[in-house]
Order: sequence, then C-alpha cells, then structure tokens
Amino acid sequence: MSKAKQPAEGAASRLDGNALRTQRTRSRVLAQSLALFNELGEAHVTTGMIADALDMSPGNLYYHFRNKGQIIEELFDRFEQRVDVRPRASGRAAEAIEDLWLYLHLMLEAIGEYRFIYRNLDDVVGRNRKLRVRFARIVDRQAGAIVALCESLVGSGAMQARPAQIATLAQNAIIVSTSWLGFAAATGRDGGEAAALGQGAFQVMSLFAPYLRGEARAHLDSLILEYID
Amino acid sequence: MSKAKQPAEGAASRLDGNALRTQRTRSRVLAQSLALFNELGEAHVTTGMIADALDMSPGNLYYHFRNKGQIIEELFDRFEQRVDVRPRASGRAAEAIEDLWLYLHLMLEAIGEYRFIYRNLDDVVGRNRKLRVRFARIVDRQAGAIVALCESLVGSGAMQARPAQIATLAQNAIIVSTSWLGFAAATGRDGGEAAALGQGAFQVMSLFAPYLRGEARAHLDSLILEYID
DNA sequence: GTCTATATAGGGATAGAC
DNA sequence: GTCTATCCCTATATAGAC
Repeated sequence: MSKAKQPAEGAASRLDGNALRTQRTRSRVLAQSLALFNELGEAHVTTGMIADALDMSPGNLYYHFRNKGQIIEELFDRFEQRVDVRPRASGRAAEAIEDLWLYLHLMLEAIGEYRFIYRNLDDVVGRNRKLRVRFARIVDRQAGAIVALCESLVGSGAMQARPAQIATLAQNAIIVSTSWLGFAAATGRDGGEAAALGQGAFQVMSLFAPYLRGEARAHLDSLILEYID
Repeated sequence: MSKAKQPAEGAASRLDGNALRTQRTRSRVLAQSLALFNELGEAHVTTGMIADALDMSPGNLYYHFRNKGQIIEELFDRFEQRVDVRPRASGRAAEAIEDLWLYLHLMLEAIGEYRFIYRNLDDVVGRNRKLRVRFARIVDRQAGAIVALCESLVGSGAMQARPAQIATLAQNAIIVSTSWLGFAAATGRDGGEAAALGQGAFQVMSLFAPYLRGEARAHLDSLILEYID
C-alpha cells in the first residue's frame, strides 16, 4: 500500500548517513509544521513559512514532501498512533472512576498536541475523504472506550445509566472534548492554552457527574477540584 | 458610527427607483452568499462564484460591497438579530420544560441557517476582532437565557441542580449546539441536514435529562421521541 | 448600476544548477 | 540533499467604459 518515499533507494538499501539525514530533515519539517499549524491554523501556514522557520529553502522542503497535503497526512498518522490508547479497565469501583478520568485526560492532551486538526475540522479532515474516514474510525474507538469505561462503572454500582444513555453521553463527551479548544478560542476566553485545557477537562467530566452515585461522585468532584486548582 | 454605504445619495435623499434596485441587489448578493457559504464553506467561496451564481459581474458585486469581509459582516448582522430571542419563561413546571425545549430548538434552527459561521468558527469569527467580541456576547446571552430557564425549572421543582451545575450545563449545551453540525460533517455521518439537526437536538436535550425530576423528565423524553421520529 | 478588462498579490509547486 | 529562480494559478480588488 505505502510506496517508497525516497528516490535514492534502489542502489543501497542499508541505512547510510544520507538516509539518516533525510529522515532527520523530514522529522524537523513535521515538527515545525505541527508547531506552526497549531499556532496559526493550517490554512494560514504556507510552505514558505515552514521552510523559513527551519532556515531551509522551499525547494528542499518539496524534495522531502510531495506537497503540503502529505505533511498534513503524516502528521495525522502520528496523531492517529498517539491517540490510540486502550483504556485501563479495572474492576473495582474506586479505580474505575480514575480509569475514566485518566482516559479522558489522555485524549484531551493528544487533542491539545494536535489541535490544528480540531481547530478546523472541516478543512483539515472534512474535505479529505481518506482522513475523514480515518477520523470517523478514531471517534468510534473513543466512543467504544468511553462506553466500556461507563459499563465498568455501572457494573460496580458507581454509575447509574441505561445503555442508550451511555451511548449519548459518550457522544457528548467526544463532542465537547473535540470542540472545546476551538470554542474557547472563538469566544476569546482561552486565556492561555493550559487554562483552556483545564477548563475543557472540567466541562467534559461534568457530563458524567450526574450519572455517578455515592462516593464515586465525590471522588470525581475531588479529582476535578484538584485538576483545575 | 455607520457611514452611508451608497455613493449616489447627496443629490436625492428620497427612495427613488435606483435606490430600491440597489437595495434589492444587495439583498440578492447576501442571500446567494449565505447559500454558497453554507454549502461550501466561506473560505472556498470566491467573490467570482457569488457573482456568477447571480449572473452578475465581479465588478458589480464590488460596487455594492467594499470587500468580501463586508458581506460576511452583514450576514453576521442578520444572524445576530435572528438569534436574539428572549425565551419565554412561564412559571408552571409543565410549561417550563417546553420553554427550554422551544428555546434550544430556535437556537439550533438559527445555527443551521447560518451554519457557515459555525462550520469554521476560527476563520469566520476567531480572527476578526469585532466579530469575536460580538460572538462572545451572543454566547453570553444564550448562556444567560439557558440559566434562567433552568432556574425556572428548579423553582417549580422539575429540575434539581445547584447554580454551579447549571452554569456548567449551560456551557455544555452551547458547545454541543455550536459544534454538532461541524462534528457530524467531519465524521461524515450528517446524512442530510435535516437528520443532522434532529440528532443535534437530541444530543443537546439529553444533557438536561439527568437533572430533571418526576414528570418533567418523562415530558422531555416524549418531546425527544416526537422530534426525532 | 453594470460591464469588461486588468492590476496585484500570494502561495503551491517545479526546474535545474550546485 | 539543498539552493535559487521562477512558473502558474487563483482570488481579491480596482479602473474606466457604457
């Protein structure tokens, strides 16, 4: 499926100095692109800006990447791996709520690291058939993970919710996680990325609160208070 | 604050035939722009496409509007008026839940009509200082309206929630309302605008369900079932 | 008020030297 | 592998005739 990306490969298949250098340059481009995309929005970052930031010529950048779309797709690859986390699912009630907390926390961190994807979902993902399908699959996995965590909570008596409610709850949790950063930016209240992330975690966790029972609910409240200071 | 927009005004201040025609042309441009923005996304609609769709020359379009940004701002004006709805707030419990339902429904409709704003919040609103402030004010009003409706529900015993919970709930309701359409499009499951809107209403209303008590909750469930068929 | 023609600018991408 | 130079296209916006 994936073809060789570098032209100079037929002669020597060993990883010589040049190949290493190539890989390093590609990585630098990806890292710099991610930083600029996150800061300015993908559409407002030109290939020239990326090259400039690396003291590199535009031509050289295009030696390593066919086009701008390829940079985006490779960043999406990395995000896809980064976000593919199997949640821990311990049986005990006291830990189940922390499992949920941990999982959502990891998701929000990953979203923050690759927020250019979420800042403009429509342009980055919505218009690219391949990415749209892959993104939908990521969302499905996330929903599945959240549902499993909720079922674990229900099993231990810490949560009270019917399957249909859990499904809707999981959807809403993903929507809020997905949209919070962009929403905060659009209303101009992000006030720093760290603050926005903490507030986002609070918003997401509060979705689950009304379904929790007994000490699980108190436990969640304390986790929230701890997190947002 | 707002200067005269048409040059031919010093001579005759009465509304003669030309002035009427001008206004009509401006309206046609705005309507066509809205349709195209909603369909393709603001960034992907050129002034030439708008002119073409109206069998009009680009030059003529620029006679009526200084630039593309002005079209966007005037559409935002219309949206701002469209969305500025004071919710009804009746005292009785049975009606209070319908007041909330009605208000959210109206919001979702308005968002659907001007979905190009929400489809790409960052580009349309986030980068324009004036629009960003105005959008934040709209969100504040919406939050205030939802909070008031919830307080009314609490007062009549139909809802059980503390003020802090209500504030967070209102925020989440706005985030889901705001983001649902874009999210559905990005995951490729919108399956028609009407369906997406109904599903969005369902997602939003389900946020309130766990805080409702007694027959109010049953009432909401029936409203939801009715709405999504 | 509307048109045609065009100036202008930016950014993606390529050619060819080194 | 990297650079310089440049092509090419698209889109905003303007000039000036009718």
